Amino acid sequence: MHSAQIDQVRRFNRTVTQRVGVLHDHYLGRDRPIGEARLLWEIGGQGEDVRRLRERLGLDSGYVSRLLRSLEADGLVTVEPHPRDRRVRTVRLTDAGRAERATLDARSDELAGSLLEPLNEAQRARLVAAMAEVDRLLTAGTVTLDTVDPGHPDALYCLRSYFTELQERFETGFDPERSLLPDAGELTPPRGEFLVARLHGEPVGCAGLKLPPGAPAEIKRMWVAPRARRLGLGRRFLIELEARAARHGRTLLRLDTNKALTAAIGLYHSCGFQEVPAFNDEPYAHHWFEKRVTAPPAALQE
Amino acid sequence: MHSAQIDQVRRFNRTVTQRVGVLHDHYLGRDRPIGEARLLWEIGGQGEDVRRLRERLGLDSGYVSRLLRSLEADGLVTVEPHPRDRRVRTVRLTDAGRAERATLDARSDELAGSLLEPLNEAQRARLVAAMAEVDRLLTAGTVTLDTVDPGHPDALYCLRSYFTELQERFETGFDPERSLLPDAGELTPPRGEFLVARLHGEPVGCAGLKLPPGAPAEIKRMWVAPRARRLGLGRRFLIELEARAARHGRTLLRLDTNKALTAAIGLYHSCGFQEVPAFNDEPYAHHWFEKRVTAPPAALQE
DNA sequence: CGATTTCTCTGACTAGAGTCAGAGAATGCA
DNA sequence: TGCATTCTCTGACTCTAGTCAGAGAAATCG
Repeated sequence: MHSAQIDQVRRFNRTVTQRVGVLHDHYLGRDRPIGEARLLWEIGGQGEDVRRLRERLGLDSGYVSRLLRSLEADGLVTVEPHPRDRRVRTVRLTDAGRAERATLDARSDELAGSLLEPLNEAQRARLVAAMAEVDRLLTAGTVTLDTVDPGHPDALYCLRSYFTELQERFETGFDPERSLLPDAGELTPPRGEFLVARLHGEPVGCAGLKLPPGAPAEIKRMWVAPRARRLGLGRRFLIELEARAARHGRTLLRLDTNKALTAAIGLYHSCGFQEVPAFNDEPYAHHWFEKRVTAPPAALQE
Repeated sequence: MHSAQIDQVRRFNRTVTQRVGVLHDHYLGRDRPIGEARLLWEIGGQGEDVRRLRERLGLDSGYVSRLLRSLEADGLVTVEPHPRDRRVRTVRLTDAGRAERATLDARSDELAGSLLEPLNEAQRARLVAAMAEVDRLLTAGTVTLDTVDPGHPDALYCLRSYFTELQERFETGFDPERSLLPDAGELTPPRGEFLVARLHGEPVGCAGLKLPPGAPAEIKRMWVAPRARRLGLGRRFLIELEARAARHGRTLLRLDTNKALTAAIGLYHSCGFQEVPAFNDEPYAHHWFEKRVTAPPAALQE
């Protein structure tokens, strides 16, 4: 990390927090404390359980309760017990609450507009593009890769999404029964590993590593949620799995894929995988890849 | 302004304020309230008058006084009367204060580093580049163009800087006496106009428009401070002056320039100026430009 | 069925970040 | 010289944004 990079990041932080901060106070902190405004926003159109609000905003239960009393006193929300579990209480916006939320929304738009407003067309386009890039990369930096059991709810969510997507994208559809998929035991230590990527705690991708004794390691079930694409997550999975395979003493890593998954095929090429003849008879595979892996020298691990 | 742009800006605001905000609290709000930290930072290595601190941070005088008492009690600053005006008090960092400021500085670096840390080399480079672009364009959006009298201190500052720069950049040096410079009266209404660009209230550029009766309008003394370059300010000056010339009923706008000012020459070309034969005998000019101007249709003025 | 846990709420506090209204000293201006 | 102004400081407040320690109701577990 160069100090010129650090300096630029600091300049960015200063400019953005100043500019956005001032406007934020001006547009959004107008007639309601921002704690209340945030809560009002999070309740959403459908209503929400108090405990989930607390969780999402990371606030103390007493504090949330007090904020809700205040919103209730202003006639913006109603709080009633949850029908199935009467300990839990559900918050719902009243019509007045919905109107208030709509003005908050409009103010957010105004705030955004006021950043673009002084610029000409070309500058606006460049600013928005650069913001998208910053947004993407900062988000990418918060995605965590965790080893989990393939039976974990987050893993199951990813696998189900993965299968659904394969069914939609494969010309022939996809039937898990017909595929040479590993059973769960093959993706838990010592026979393998399973990784889940999470963004703000929500699962947004998975990848499995098979470590069959006496055979090359193999990547299975790699998937990235649509909303987490373009964050370099596929590449991160591959690098992580390569390192793990190497740590288990494997020198060859393999995978197979379907011709419909063009982005994945591009990724494999760009990550140094070589296309090779079929090494299995997976019915849904059209391409087979392999890569020699070695434990990276310590200096590059960082 | 498209709603897709607005949405992207809002997403950016959310991501950045969250990510940077959390880290900000973690790194900088550690052992000192951020009000004190900001003040400590603004005092700087040289010491500073209380009134200027107040001005720069936009704080209440009572509040600043209390913050200073607190910093003083911690042995971080000393406050003593200004030698020439004993109403004013000057704050100076003690050695302990300087040390504290250095740790704040280090923490800012850490904060910046922690944004880059989870990314790989290529991603870091892209993030930093995108941040620089956002920084530049947000800054550009806060630059104001104001009509001022050429005798105003900000105007004089710009003109002096302009002449100094010409002296350095012209092969032959530059002597204002030899040049066909307009006198100040030619740049005040009704014979002309003079604009100063300001960033956070500080002058960062100027441009003059001569409106000689019965002759084409002419641009003179256009200058942008080094720290405000690459913000599209030159183009903004030209557009603004074109509009003003048109509003005064002129249809032709002229200017001359020196061959050393290559960036300016590029700008004139790209803004639609055509190079023409010399229309004056300004000794320092090598290129002469003109452009037909018309009042822009209302739809484009926005 | 009783003990434990979960969920929400209330009351009592705290710290930070300011605001506002003078008071007192020094300086500037007519 | 005297009056107004400038500058800083103090005291007395306010509002946000929390935290912490229970209490009471409902649900769950063994």
